[in-house]
Amino acid sequence: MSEMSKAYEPDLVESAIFSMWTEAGYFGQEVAPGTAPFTIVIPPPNVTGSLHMGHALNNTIQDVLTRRSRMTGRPTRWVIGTDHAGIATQNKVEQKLAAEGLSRYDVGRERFIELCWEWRAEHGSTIIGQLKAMGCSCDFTDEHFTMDEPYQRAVKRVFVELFNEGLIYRGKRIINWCPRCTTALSDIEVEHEELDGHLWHLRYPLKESVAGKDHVIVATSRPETMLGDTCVAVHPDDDRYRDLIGATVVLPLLGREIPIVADEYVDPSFGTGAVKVTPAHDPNDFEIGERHDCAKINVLAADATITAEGGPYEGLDRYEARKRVVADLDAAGLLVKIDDHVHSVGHCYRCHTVVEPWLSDQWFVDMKPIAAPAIECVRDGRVSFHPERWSNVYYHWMENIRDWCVSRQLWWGHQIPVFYCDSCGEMTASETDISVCPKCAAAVRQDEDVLDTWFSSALWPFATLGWPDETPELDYFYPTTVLSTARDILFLWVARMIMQGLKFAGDIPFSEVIIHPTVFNAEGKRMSKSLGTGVDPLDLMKHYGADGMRFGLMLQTTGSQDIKFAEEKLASSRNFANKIWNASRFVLMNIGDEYVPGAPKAETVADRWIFSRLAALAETVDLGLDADAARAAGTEAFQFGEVSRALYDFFWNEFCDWYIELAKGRLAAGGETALTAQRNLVFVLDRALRLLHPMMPFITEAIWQNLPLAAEDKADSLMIAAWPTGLADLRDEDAEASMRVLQELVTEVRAVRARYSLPPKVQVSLIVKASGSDALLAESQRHYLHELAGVGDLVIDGAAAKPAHAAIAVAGGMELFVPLEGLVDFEAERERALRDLSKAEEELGRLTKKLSNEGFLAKAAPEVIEKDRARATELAQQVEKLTAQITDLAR
RNA sequence: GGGCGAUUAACUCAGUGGGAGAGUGCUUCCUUUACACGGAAGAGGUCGGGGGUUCGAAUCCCUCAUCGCCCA
Repeated sequence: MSEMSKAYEPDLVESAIFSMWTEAGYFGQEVAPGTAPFTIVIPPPNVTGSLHMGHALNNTIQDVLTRRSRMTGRPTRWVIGTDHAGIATQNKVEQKLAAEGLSRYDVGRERFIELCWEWRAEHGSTIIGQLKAMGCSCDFTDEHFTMDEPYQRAVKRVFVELFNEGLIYRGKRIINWCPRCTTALSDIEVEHEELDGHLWHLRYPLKESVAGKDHVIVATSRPETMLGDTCVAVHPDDDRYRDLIGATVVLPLLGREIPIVADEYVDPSFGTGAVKVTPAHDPNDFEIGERHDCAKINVLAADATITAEGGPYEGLDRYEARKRVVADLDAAGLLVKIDDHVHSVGHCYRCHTVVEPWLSDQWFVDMKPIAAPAIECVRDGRVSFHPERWSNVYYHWMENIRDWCVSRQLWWGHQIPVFYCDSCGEMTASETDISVCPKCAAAVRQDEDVLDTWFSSALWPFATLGWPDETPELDYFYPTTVLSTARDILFLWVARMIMQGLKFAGDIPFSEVIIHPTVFNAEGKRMSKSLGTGVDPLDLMKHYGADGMRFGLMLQTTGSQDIKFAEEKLASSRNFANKIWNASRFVLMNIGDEYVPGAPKAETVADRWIFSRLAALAETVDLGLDADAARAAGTEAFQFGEVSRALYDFFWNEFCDWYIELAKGRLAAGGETALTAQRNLVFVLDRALRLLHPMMPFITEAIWQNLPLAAEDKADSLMIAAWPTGLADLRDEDAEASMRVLQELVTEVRAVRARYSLPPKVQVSLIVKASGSDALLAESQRHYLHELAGVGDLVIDGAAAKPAHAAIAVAGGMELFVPLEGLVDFEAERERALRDLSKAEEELGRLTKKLSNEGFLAKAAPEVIEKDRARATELAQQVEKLTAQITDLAR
């Protein structure tokens, strides 16, 4: 494999490898009875969308889990598809029409829906292609869409069953209205934002004076709504207004006579303590209006202009109307004052237009009965959130759940399957389209609204598996295993999937819910394509490779709820990929054509050490990626940051920095020695590539294809090769301890070399003053010191004396002398030794104090005390030796 | 108003009861046939403030401050 390029070039390998996987058909998964499957359904990306950083992170997480599971041999399926995204898609098509000077009304509903399908056919697979570029191993052979015909049947079935059970109802309520999208929104589709506004104090004259008062002053943040006022409310216990209750106010500008009512809702400390009540334009006012039987006058049209109810203001936009109303009140002397006021304003989550609370006929789902079992399945542990704290957020929302407005005034979506008979007034919900009334046989018309997109995507975990049909896929793959998503759709989606899954598929939709961190930009602000504050994952992949981007994201995925995106992590991941590439290149270059694959053999301390470290790595990776393993061990599951760091540290700091360096001499020795070294290198590299594969699928596959493996380790592709197991027996504490001593010895000698700027080729002599086990250990590492620290002559002697001109160091309990005739700067050596001495003395002092503390000795764990004693003994030796050396240098 | 999260090296972050860590950046040296997307050696931190629990606190508890998110 000497033809491997000197640096890893992702673009040369990624697409070829992805094609290879696709052609081999590794992504699909058939029903395999008898074995428990691992299933993930992708949170369906919006069909109008393109990949953003949230997707990149979330889909890396899902792919890591999917790939690992597949390698363990478990039947694994990652279900893929997109969401029809009612508002977003409709917006896209309307924009296209607008470019031709048309509106949807010009083309009509039927044609408009055709155009939506055309748009989807043309643009709807953008994000699927981007997932492929990332290396996602979804089952692309089985793509779903929330408007597919079978999916439509599922949606109708759910609606009709809920309707027939009385859990769906139609009513005139205050809902959130987006005047730009001209549709209702549910409560959680509204984003609240604190904005600087004003509080206008308005004088409302009384029809007749009461107790010497001829007016009441109300305070409002939305003066234009006064056109729809139908009463004024005060608190019943408010002494300021008690005598006005029951009086009549003449509404300014319109002259309507409205009553003053007493209502507990009013907060006497806010504003003037008297509030204008507009039942058609505020949910709280609606409640007050209901209690006092006030009229509900709708002064806003669907496009947020004033209706005929607004008299002279008819046709004005809501903000223009505000200006005019305020100006007219001022002119009439009825504007008392204007205070600054910060208030919370709702915005449409799709287009960010300010929404209007608006009275209209809508469909609602009665959530409380459905919510109860969904709360229970989290309480009893059938569904777990990761991190666990999100379950509290879930409980809080579910326990205070409100009815869900599911009708949308759109054309693109699942049209509500309710049919009205204008003849007898019957309302029929039907899964199949009907044209005549089942009661009176007159013609019926279907409700014109469509359902909230989230209503249909809540069915995703079972509708994608064939529900309502009883398919083998549904039986086998449901409930799914893991759902990974961002926290902002916990309510929009996760909670509703749990509710619908329990109600209609008869079981939880998934057992593990991963709420991953939100990716913010480097300034900690939300990324936004429109504001240009986003980072494009496709650009990142160009710079760092798909693996570099994936690994860089995994490094940043910790338990924290936010990620301030650090591009440096991607750069270091790209470098890591290059390191993997070159280490592998080294291994492959050092394997001759005559190499015979064979079992690894722990021949040296280094072998035992790297095998032990590999075993430790495998354990960390398993605990971090396998929820069942983590649960059994009592550790937190889904530790992507920890797993990626462990992989990085093992491969770079242990395998490359030490093991490969230590192997070089053995490779050069030839014969059996070299063969064993080769087999061990191949073994460790192979297992490391397997462990790395879920996070870095492309580079690991590219290298692994070239590894000369024994038959039992071979496979057509790394993505279906066996996940490493049974490594735990390779743990070896003795080897790890020996290696630590070696590393310290080498580091100390290198430090001497650095201090005197000795060129790499110049060998140094080393005298190690050590006896007993220390001496044996040093002796056994003779050739390592030669290879790693450039040590030529090595003397190990318990009675060695320091030569006159020597650099000095202390490693563990050993004293080191490096004779450097004519080179040694005695003063520099002394200064350094003094520095080391003061550090050692300081630490020793702290330990001595600790070890003479009665409380510590009585209460601390024995192994902690033992460890501290051992450390104190070592430090005492160091202090002694450094002191002697300093004295010596002073002579 | 209620809840959650964050505050550790210049920057981005790990570490969640017993010797303060990583990546990037910085300093010095090195182009030695795996890798300069590299190697070696270094410098750099009263772990946001205060109080408490404990033999022992970055870690647990209380409190304050600052920032962010969610809910009302």
